[in-house]
Amino acid sequence: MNIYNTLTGRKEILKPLEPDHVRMYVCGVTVYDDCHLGHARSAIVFDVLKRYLVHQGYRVTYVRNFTDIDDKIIKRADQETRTWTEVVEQYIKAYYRDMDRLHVVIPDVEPRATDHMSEIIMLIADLLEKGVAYHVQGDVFYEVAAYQAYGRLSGRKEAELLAGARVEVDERKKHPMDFALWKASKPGEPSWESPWGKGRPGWHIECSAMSIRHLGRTFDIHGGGKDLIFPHHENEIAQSCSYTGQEFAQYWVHNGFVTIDQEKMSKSLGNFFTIAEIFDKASWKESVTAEALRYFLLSTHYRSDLNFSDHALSAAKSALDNLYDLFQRLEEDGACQEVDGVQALDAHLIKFDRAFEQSMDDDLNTPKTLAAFQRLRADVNKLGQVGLSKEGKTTTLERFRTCGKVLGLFQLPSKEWEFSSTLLEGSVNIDSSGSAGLETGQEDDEWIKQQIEKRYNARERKDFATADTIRQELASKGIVLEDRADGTTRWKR
RNA sequence: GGCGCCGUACCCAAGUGGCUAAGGGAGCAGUCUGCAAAACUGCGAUUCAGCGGUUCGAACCCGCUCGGCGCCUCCA
Repeated sequence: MNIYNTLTGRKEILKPLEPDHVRMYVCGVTVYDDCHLGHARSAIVFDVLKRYLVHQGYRVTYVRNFTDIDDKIIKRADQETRTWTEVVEQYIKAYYRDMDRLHVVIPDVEPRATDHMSEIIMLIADLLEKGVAYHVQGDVFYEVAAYQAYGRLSGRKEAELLAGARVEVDERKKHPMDFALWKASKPGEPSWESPWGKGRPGWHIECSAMSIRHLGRTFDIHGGGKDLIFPHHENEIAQSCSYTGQEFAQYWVHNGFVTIDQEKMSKSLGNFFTIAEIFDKASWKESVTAEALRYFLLSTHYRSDLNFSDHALSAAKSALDNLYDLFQRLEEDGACQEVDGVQALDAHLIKFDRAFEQSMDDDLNTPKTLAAFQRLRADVNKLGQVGLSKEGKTTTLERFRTCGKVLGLFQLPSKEWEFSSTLLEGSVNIDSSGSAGLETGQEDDEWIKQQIEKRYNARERKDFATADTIRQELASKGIVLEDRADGTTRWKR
């Protein structure tokens, strides 16, 4: 497959160092707060990348870290007068809850910074020994001037990197861009013993230590949000390459932001939605919300920013409604005669397979992949008008499910899908004997169910006047009824 | 100030030198339906922010202008 490499600024053919094995490291989260949609996007992008690589037949070792020691964590703990470890445990748990709801695959390794102190210290000691870092009063800084290629990822030249325009420069640094490898701790702060006194690691060094430990000195893919390109990833490259004397990651992959009103979603702007919040606010059940969110996030190419809104989410939901509607019809034995168009169907499936592969190979062009699914939906629907054999239906559904799985989509039992454009929704199944049943979520639901039963009985008697009155009455309350081929009535509002 | 990204129909969004500018949402009309809904069919950008240039040929390349955003500070 082709993948865009930030390091070279172009799409490149992915050639893992070991032919059948892809090793990738993705910067995870700092666990000091609930994660928001932006974090979800990053998680889902790399989730899909992993799934696709596996689909391609690669063995994939996927490492995603937790930053579990950091100024923000300490600050949070202070504010809430509890220990930093309590903060960490709470938000790791919350992170798992969110990832689980989003059906994000669990990485193969999820290292924590604090479990790698000996590696971190060893790495810093080596950098000091090599003379590319210096020790000042318990702090250790990496000397950017020592690394010739500094700036190659972000495309910044050293002369341009005149810091101080926006930050106060630590006087003890030799150069404003030098960054901390080790920070001396103040009394009362969490600390680890080191040759330079008690302290904690700087932010960048942990990722070098953990990626090298779990993936080796040079590995294939290093990913994260594009806000990490500078300085985080630039610094990782400098320190890692200084340490190993060899290339760090071959391919650097960065996802775009989630925006609100075209502005980056961020803690500091306060314009963010946490994942938990979105699940709470959505009127659909969790699995449906998760799928709508995923569809929405994948409907824009991963490198572009994408703007979140209720409208955008419900557009994604509507697109999925059409797909799940087809899935239901494919599962029903229903009215279709066995006319078939085996050849026509095969042609469509072959066309789809090619489109799927091509779009995914092209730098994970998921919007194009979704278009391919929609195209297949339309083609199959057309054939369905004529009639599809049982076998054809099964094959088609299979294809949606197996290829959809690569995107983490279309895995819900089709009966569990909720068809509604907004608000809440339910469905009442009335079988031929007229008995009805399904869960209620709303006090109104029981009444609606009764109306549907009354209407059903009226229709049995061919009393269409009464049936229509009931339909209209419900319609006036914004409730739409759909009589389905299998004799059930579905409603939505 | 430095570096970079983006501007495609009512909305979202592919396409980045050459067949009719994908796909989705919303909308309108028709087929189907006892009536509906769903599905299907048809309609919808002579045009890709604007202006110049390169080219036989540009939404795609170059330049300028306008507009939006991002990184340079913790950030997915």
